[in-house]
Amino acid sequence: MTADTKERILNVAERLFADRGFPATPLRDITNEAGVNIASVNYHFGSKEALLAAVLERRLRPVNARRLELLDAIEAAAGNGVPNVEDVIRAFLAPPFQKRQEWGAGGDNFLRLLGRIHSETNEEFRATFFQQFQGVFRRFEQALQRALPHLDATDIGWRMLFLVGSMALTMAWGESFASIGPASHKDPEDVLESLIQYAAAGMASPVPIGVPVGAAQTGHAS
Amino acid sequence: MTADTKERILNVAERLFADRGFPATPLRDITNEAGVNIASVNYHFGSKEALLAAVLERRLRPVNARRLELLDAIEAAAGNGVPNVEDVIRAFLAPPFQKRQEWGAGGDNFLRLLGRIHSETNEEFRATFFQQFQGVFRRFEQALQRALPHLDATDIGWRMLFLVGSMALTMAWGESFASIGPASHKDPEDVLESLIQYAAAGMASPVPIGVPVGAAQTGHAS
DNA sequence: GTATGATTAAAACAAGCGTTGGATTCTATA
DNA sequence: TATAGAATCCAACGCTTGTTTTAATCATAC
Repeated sequence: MTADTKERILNVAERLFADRGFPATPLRDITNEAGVNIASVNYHFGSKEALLAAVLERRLRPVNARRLELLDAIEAAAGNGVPNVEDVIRAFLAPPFQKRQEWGAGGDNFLRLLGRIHSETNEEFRATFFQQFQGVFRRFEQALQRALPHLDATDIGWRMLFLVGSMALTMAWGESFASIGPASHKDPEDVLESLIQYAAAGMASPVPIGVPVGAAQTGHAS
Repeated sequence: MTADTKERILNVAERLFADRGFPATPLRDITNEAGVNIASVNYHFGSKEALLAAVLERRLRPVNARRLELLDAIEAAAGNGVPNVEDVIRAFLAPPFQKRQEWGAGGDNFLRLLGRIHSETNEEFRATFFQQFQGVFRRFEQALQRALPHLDATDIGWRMLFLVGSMALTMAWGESFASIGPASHKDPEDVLESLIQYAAAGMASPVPIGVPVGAAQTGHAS
């Protein structure tokens, strides 16, 4: 019935979009695997694009809600004081990885998909995705500005971009990187801790002072 | 003539692949814009896939060569000592951004494309791309192991993944992030310095000790 | 000028693709 | 039970796509 049909489409779409990318995943592959008719996609979702948006939204909404919930708690605890950098970063990075545990196989698919989407340079995609993301990004930017008052807003913004990059690639590749061999094996919870530690250290690092002489020479030698 | 035809195809492909992604870029768009015939792609490159490989290789080869050159110099200077973490990271991160200056508009396109490709989860893509990349990755992994002898290889590997994530998203989004407004404007050289600083701090940060109690509680509450 | 191979062009193939319109079936309600 | 709306199905549309085949043109050497 209806709820089942939609759910099946969403689940299969999530996996195939994650594995192959949106443009390279024909709707017929999705519907064949979900055991539904091709016309169901347009009936229930309106278009292939809208299906992608629905796939993303059903997971991003609780993830972002959780992020904001955690951030609210941190800010409430800090009162007029300075929120802890690592706590803020944890509030941002932890929810997708923790929700993934909750969601089972779908969670893995979602992480891979979300990791890919972050690097999407196509304007249309970006507009859709960014819309769901930018409010949260701003909130965390502001919290980090409070946590790191010596950094200017530009530096915070860029460092958040770097942080999001780490998160995205870990989402996209983390599962397969971990399965290369024993040398790269690491429990998901440990991976998350490493990521948080790494990002917090980078975020809190001193601001570079100008362009070092070494780098200038390298540039000129090219 | 031949060299001109190939060059034009490569340049247009680079840009369109960067803007829209490989699967979403029809060959006819490339050839129309390059002013050549559709059959030229198969004649000169063999297939669409091979065109992508050629687009990537012509830029990655000098980038990776430069990386290894810089790393060799750092290791030679260090002799039996410990190479400097930031220097090693700079040797890895700087070449694509510096080559981009050299290459003009094509360099920007290439960065965007390379940034996207890093998040590609499709197995076929990854195999092709990874082949061109993994030797370099290994070399830098080893250099960082020397630079940070207290870290085990697994941690180094994961931190490199985080570092590559930051680099990739900066490549993919850096140009447009910088142009959002005055609040995010930053000279490309300063962005690179910030990225290096951020990554070096994260790379050299202490290893997290187990799973903190706070995170465990958060996980259970979900 | 001629022959040969390289390169480009034109036309087509075979398949795929998202969407659509109308028909049919299903479901809930009075 | 009848009805109306929801949901699914089927067939097709109109187009796009990477690749292929053959012909035409170009470039070079003799």
